Amino acid sequence: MIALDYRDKRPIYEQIVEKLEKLIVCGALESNTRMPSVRSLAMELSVNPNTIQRAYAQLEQDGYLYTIVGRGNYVTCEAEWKKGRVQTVLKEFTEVLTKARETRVPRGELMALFDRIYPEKEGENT
Amino acid sequence: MIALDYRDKRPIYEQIVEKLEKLIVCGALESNTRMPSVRSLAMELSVNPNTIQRAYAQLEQDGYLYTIVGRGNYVTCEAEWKKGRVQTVLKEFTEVLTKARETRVPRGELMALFDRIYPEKEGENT
DNA sequence: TTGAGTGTATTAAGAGAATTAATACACTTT
DNA sequence: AAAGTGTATTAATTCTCTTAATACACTCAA
Repeated sequence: MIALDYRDKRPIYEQIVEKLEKLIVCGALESNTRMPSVRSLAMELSVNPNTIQRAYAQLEQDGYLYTIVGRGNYVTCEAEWKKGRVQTVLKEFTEVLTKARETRVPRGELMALFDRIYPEKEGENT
Repeated sequence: MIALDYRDKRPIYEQIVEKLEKLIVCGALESNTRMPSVRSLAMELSVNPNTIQRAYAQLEQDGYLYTIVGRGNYVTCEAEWKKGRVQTVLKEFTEVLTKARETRVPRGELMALFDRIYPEKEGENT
């Protein structure tokens, strides 16, 4: 299902989270698909079950999985995890904007950046 | 000049950076004021000189201090450190906005947040 | 009901980065 | 030249993060 890179400095669970997230986002793992069990994936990757558990917990936190105790982990429906992604970004956006206001950054400078990065196109959805 | 809190989990140098930054931002330490020497402040706080050195280096990095080797550390002029603060925020703003675009967050949602947090007032400077 | 499967919680060991310290060097001024 | 200043290097230490070991709790099917 996935392969680990031991030259990678980052922790194992983080690599797993990243790869599974990609699989979900790109559609390779469809909604309500059952994920491999904590133990089986741990076996497959030659890793401690807790490491997988941690990765799954993170993915659940991020809205990509849901858990049924005693049964397994499942992929959240697409609309839901997409909503989660948007909300995460909106929260970050709010924080930066608040900080900008406190720093008295002129509104115009922000507007200029906004228009440059997010150009307004004709006939675009909301 | 400042006091340390040993119950605080954060590293000492970070506490020092934060407190000195506040003193500069609030105007208690004026532009071109000479800071205490690395050794004297270390003595005063019963801390290793390298710890102070590190704090000063950070403050220099952030644009609050400038150094003259053999002479001492001095507070940057106000216009300059203010400019640094603004640029830091603008960079963060750019990053979040780029991420938002990648996530396909609708432009309208960002605009709405923007207008709410940064209300446009009549007769305001740029 | 029991056994094999599942996720969960707790505790501890290990590794590695971050922090701080010790010490020597280089520059400026008097 | 001496006393004060910042700087660089190296090492010891602390501490968080990561991973592992192990026991517990729930679900389902035989």
